[in-house]
Amino acid sequence: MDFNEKQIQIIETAEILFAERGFDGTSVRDIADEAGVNVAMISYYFGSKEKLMEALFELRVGSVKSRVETLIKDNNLSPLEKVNMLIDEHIDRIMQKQCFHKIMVGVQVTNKNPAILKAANNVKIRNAEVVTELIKDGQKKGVFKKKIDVVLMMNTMVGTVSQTMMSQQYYREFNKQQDMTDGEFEVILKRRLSIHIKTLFKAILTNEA
Amino acid sequence: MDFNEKQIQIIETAEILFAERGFDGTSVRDIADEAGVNVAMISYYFGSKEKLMEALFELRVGSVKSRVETLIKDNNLSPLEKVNMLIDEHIDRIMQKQCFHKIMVGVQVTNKNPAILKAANNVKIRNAEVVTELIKDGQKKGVFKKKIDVVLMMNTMVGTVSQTMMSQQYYREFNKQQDMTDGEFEVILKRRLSIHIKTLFKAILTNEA
DNA sequence: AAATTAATTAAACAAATGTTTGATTTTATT
DNA sequence: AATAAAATCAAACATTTGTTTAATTAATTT
Repeated sequence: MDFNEKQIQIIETAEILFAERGFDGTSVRDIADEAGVNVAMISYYFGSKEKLMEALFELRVGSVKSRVETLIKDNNLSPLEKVNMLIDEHIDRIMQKQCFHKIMVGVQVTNKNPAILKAANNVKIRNAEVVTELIKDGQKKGVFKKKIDVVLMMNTMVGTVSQTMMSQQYYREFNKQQDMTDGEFEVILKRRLSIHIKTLFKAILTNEA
Repeated sequence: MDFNEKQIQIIETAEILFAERGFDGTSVRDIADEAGVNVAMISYYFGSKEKLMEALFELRVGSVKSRVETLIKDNNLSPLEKVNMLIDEHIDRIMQKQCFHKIMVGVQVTNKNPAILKAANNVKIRNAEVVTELIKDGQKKGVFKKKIDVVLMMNTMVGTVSQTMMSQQYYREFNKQQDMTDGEFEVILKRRLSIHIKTLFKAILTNEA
């Protein structure tokens, strides 16, 4: 399914509102008003509010054939380099689509719609498989430790990024960086996050200090 | 404010429903039915649904004078031992109050009620101050590194635990531990989480491998 | 240009929402 | 035992909810 301009306009307004008010906290009239269309257009184009949410997921994760899966096969890169790229890839994706990520968190907590829950889980499972493969390769080459809990490791990456994104306002205050522009701060934040998580992963994966 | 039996009964039912359906996804009738009381009792006791939520927060974080703050002052413990206790304390608290934690996550995402948001933030700020103090002490004693990003470190702890709790079902499947009882699995999970995060913190804080 | 399809609209719909009312029962106090 | 206060209830309240209808306008096709 591909969406026309008006549909995308509606989906993207819904994305913003769902992110900051939650699915149940957002009425179809809120969305229609904000998008500048008639309320009936939502039923007309998507069938229901629930299906609008599904359309949002289709738009955001449907096409993602994950750049990660391709870069994994690059033989010029060492396992550790690949892991590091994975980390940066993840940070970029979350920071670029913050609204959608918030919605994903909401879905994970209050799991109502099974179709959406499945879509969210699929991404996770596919990701875990790719990473497991990557880890095994590193172990075979002798650069990674033998005993590694892949899920906990991934939880640390996902959890740290999520937690940091969700409370970046607080991070900014704590480090007294109010004077920066939003763009400047985001660059700094992403770099620090990247270094931080790479350090953690090195500790998990390798034997060096 | 202290609550009578019936009030606590209502609050705890609300906690469960808010956790699994979200605040806006739960109606006062849902709560009343589940708690076995008349709908009017919620307005009667709490004034409104919103204030019921505030009462829940009062019950759950109002009294917490945080065992952490006291253990910090114990001079028989090394800084690293204290950090490790902090980690276990956190894991225990989240795993014991999973429902409330889910609600906290929801509040953090869709920040509507300012009173509740403030309550949630206060816990975080107080925690960060205590930890910063603890880190400084370790640095003074020469056991911790000089440059440490306390906020990112805390985000890793909070984020990893949160992510792991939220997807423990998935963790269980991935590691093929369906045969265990819930209790057994939780013990294992907590122990692994503890070891995992302590390893990470050691890497962040100290210079050893 | 006529006919057909698509897009848009205001209004209406029933169901669900949070809250209040006013009466009744239960409990506590005098 | 009489009185006052607290607790409980079914019913009603006004909004808000997601969705549909039926009519009108715009765009496309024949």
